[in-house]
Amino acid sequence: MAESTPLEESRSPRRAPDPRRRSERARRAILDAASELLGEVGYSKVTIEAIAARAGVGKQTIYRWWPSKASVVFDVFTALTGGTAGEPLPDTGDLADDLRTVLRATVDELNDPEMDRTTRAFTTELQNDTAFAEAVTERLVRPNMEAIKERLRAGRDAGQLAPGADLDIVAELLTGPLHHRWMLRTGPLTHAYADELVDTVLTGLAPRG
Amino acid sequence: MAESTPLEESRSPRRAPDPRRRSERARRAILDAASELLGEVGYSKVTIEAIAARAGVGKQTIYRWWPSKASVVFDVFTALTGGTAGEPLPDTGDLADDLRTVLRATVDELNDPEMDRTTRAFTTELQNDTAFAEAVTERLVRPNMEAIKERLRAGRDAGQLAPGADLDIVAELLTGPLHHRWMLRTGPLTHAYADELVDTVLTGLAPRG
Amino acid sequence: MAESTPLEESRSPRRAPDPRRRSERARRAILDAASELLGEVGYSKVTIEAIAARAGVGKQTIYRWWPSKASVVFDVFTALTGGTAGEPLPDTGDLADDLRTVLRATVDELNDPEMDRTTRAFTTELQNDTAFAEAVTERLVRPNMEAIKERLRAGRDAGQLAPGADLDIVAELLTGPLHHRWMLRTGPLTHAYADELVDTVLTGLAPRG
Amino acid sequence: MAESTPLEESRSPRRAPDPRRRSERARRAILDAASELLGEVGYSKVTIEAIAARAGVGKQTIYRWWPSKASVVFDVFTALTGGTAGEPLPDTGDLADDLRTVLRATVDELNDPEMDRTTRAFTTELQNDTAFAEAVTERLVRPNMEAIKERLRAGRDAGQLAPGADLDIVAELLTGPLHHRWMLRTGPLTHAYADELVDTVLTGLAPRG
DNA sequence: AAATAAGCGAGACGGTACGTCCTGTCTTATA
DNA sequence: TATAAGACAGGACGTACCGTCTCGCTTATTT
Repeated sequence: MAESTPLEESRSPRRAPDPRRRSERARRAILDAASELLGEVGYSKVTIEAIAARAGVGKQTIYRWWPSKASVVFDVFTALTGGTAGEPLPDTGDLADDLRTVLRATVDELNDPEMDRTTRAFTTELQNDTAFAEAVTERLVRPNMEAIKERLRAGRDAGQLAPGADLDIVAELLTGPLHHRWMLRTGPLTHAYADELVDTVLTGLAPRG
Repeated sequence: MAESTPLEESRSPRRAPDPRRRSERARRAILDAASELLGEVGYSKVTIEAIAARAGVGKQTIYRWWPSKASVVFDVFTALTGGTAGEPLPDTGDLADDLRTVLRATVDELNDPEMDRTTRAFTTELQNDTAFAEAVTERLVRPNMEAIKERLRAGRDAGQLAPGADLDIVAELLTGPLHHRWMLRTGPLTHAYADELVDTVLTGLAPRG
Repeated sequence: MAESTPLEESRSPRRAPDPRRRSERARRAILDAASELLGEVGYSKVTIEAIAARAGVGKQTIYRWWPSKASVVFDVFTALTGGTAGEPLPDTGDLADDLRTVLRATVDELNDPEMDRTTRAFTTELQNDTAFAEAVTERLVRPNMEAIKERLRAGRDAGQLAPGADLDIVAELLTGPLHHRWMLRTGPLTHAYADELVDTVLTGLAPRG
Repeated sequence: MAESTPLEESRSPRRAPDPRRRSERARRAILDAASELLGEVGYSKVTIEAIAARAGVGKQTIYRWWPSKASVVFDVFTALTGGTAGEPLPDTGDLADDLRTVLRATVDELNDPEMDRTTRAFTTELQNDTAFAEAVTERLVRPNMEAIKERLRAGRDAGQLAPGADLDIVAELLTGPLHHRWMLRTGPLTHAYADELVDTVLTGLAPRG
């Protein structure tokens, strides 16, 4: 994913700055400072002023290139994930195995304090800023869901999934519970949990005749 | 649930005010004002000052009885739901039917703009305030999950669920996807969706032999 | 003169604050800080922020009671002069003597660094803010001119001034040159200068027959 | 007076630009823009950025040739007056007449809105920038005072002034009151006023024996 | 005529201050 | 003694300019 494309680019009536003249030094300093501060004080206590001060940068330089704190954090996030959104899932031929791999990786990510922090920052902002929410959904969430559905489709074609399975539902059955548990902290996020989730979803819960 | 018990009551060193002298008029005015403002400007733009002004109340009266904006909103929320958290699910004998009923009700709630707004406000605050998160989880989330599990247990005993089913997982399989779709707005929340979710979870996805 | 009546009181649409609740401590701290800073860095480099910081006061407390930096300085000034504007001049019976006394006092005032600084600050602001200019003229300049004219009138009645003398002109002949020399720094401001000015004005410059 | 010689030329350590390569187009555009803006928003609200934008010029082009806003305005001023500073006064043989002519011209100048504005801009800056003040005094004020004194000297030699008259004082008696009335707006500036001023100064105010 | 330098328009940059808004505490006056 | 009102110290907001700096481009002198 193209990391530095600013979110919500056409929101304000301000004349657009010339990206060719943009200072790479300042850009990096700002993202680094934001990342550090996120870890130190938490998203809601991060201020644009503190980012600017820590980065050794004028506030205007932030406001020139980002419309909001949220969108700075968005870039921090995409810098972290390295733009893996929407990459195809592994396909070893064994659907259950591959899903376990992916969900274990997700668990690991959410257990990483920096990722956890940044992702929560996101989640916060998603609730309050619809435009931001749409941008994030479009660029991160949807591509990831599509990648999962792609792998599921292959599995279904290979006879590892019921032929009539609604892939949207299945994808949500895999990611929803994980997300729910992480967000509400209702239980531990472990590899075992990831495995059990996959198994339960694939096997189903009705008693077998 | 006792609606007006403040969250996180022992946070500050201040001497507790005498609840017998509390003005019910002021309490109602504050909750009403907060609810209105939530709808008009969204959680993050609601300020204590605005609530006080709209309620015709001194700021101190708010600070005296609630520790934070989040906890005012918490009381707005519990006033809305009428304290149904943890109530047992209906039990008609048909597990699938009962789950559909419950999930449809949840869908309806989340589609109500006022509930939607208030719940998002929550979700925001949960990410940033751990103490608040714990209180909410303990008082709202866990009781609801337990109620679901109770109904699932009855269904399992009645042979409508695989004997070895992990009820925690099943409960999450029902609520997680719903929550995920609502939060990230990745699809429409309809009764049909609720129904399909229940069916898929109960039937499973593996091809039947 | 009532020192603390704010200048330009009805300029903004903001609801007026309640003067009974005003903190005297804050008021004094602000005027003191402003006075110190005027001396240290000069009017144009004094900032509201610096005054607030030095006074240990929130910026809002300044903006609540004064509409501008200029009007803070106005109060510093009137605190300095002790509200002597418009006081009657001495009357010993000898007009020339009395005028010399007054002009010498003016010279002394303008030679005092603090007064010099504050008065220059004024003069600056008078040029750029018409409303401020009118207020100052009405409250300080005009009363002083009137006081001078009153003494001149008495002198004229006593036969110490030509019967047809235009008192406005005479008053300006006494204050104008002093002010001019001070403002443009075209010459030293001394008692001797004050004396010579009085003598020249009274005696006239035409050769005597 | 050489209009475009910048004030305070040796202030900065920067290498001097080559005046031969200076763009006359830019210079005119800057002075015009500055003059317009002075009229529209007043000196204190004129910014270098606005001048540059209005003139269609880079900011650096202004900073290259002028050290400050004040010195741009200085050049606007000298462009207006056409460099008449220090020119000898008319000498018709009648001192009173000639002084009336000169003071009437001064009155007319100060009544011209553009001159008024520019001159007030000056007066502002003179108070706050000592170096600027000295330059202006040296180049404008002193030459004008000297020219007046020269005419007075001739008048004194011709027996139209008391032989012992201190010419510095007399010059100030003529310009000071005018300046004072203009600056503090304490009265109308008219030809009649100019005439009366000259008469009063020359005739004196003591009653004639 | 080509090479080389400088001024030029443009505008990003690190900063400072602006005037506003809100926080959570404290004070005043009323009931 | 709880309340409505609101002043207070503090701090972040987003904007406007400051004066410096770097870009390409154009325009004058050198060679």
